[in-house]
Amino acid sequence: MNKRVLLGMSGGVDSSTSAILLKEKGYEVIGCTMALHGGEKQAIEDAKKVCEKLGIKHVVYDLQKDFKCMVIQNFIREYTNAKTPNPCIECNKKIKFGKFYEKAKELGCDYIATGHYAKVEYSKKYNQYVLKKSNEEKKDQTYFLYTIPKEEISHIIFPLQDYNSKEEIRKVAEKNELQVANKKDSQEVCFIPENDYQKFLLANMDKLPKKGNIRLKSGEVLGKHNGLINYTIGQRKGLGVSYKYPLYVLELDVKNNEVIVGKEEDLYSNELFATNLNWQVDVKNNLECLAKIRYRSKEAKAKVLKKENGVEVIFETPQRAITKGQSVVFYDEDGIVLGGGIIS
RNA sequence: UGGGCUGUAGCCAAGCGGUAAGGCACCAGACUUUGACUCUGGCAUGCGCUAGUUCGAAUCUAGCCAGCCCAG
Repeated sequence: MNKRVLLGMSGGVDSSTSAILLKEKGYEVIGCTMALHGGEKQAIEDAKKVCEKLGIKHVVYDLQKDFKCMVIQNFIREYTNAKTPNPCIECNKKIKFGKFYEKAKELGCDYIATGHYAKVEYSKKYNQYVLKKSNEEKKDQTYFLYTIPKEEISHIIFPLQDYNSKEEIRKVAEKNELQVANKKDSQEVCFIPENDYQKFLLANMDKLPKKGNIRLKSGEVLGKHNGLINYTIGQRKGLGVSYKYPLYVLELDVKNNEVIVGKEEDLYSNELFATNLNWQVDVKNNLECLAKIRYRSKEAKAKVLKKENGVEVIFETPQRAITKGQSVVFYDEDGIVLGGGIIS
């Protein structure tokens, strides 16, 4: 009997093409669109059409409650604590590779699949299945996937993993006459309307953020801020204060409700502490690896020292704007994901 | 009141007789499955006001206005 796969379908090019590829390989595919924030009408419709065309089953999985309490509330809580969360990390952890995986087991599936740009491989080096960076380096999404439990990896298929570029994938979609072939890439936080996260936070927070000072390290007050939630480390735009040189947010002082700003060069630091760790392979203490501190930044050589409630990461060269709430992800020299955690 | 200094975009600021640098802020795009960062483009027919000198004035001259400082 064919192996059964539950494929997460967003109605976009990537997941739709994944459906084709899985089917071609002979899997029994069930397409599944998750309802997360209530704005998926189009997504469901598009995914359904693709499934009809391919002759595979499609289901809608309503996870709105879970999404709200696991992802959105976490997002709000983090901002309230002057952190800068990455909701996609949380969503992948709790929803896409959490709830969704459970659903797959419930439906008797052997695997789950998604349209992520990442690879699953059996590694001889580690004697286990591992996550590895995509050939399409620009689109690689392994950064978002470090929270996947080690045991789950062998049950995951990323059908796009053999392709080298998004263009190739679009071509496959075109060849199969999928309507979504030229759909625009998705971006920004899915559950926030108009991409205005400040507005979203204001509408969803219990208490209003308090105004406070914007000041230089030296103490000189330059202006007022409208609440710490509107700022993040390394931010330059929207400060509303002018100075001789560009000012960047260096620190959010929760205790005094102040935004500390300064020169760009003061953003660099070569160490951080991370908690909420997940390791996808067993690593030794005092690990030397490549660490990535945000989705769009290059990984950098670092040493990872295990501590009681987290890890200390020391970089060979200083990193710019290390931000609490973002994740640090560790890779080996082959691009295999070792693990990661949240910067605290 | 006398003496001195200053007045260039929302802010800071260059220019010192040849036709308004730059930075900050702001706006618009690009990039982007987070927030940022970054990149590209836009942003003073006008230099406190009014006269004058000059082929030509933000630049020189005079008067006025405003602000700051020192003296009384």
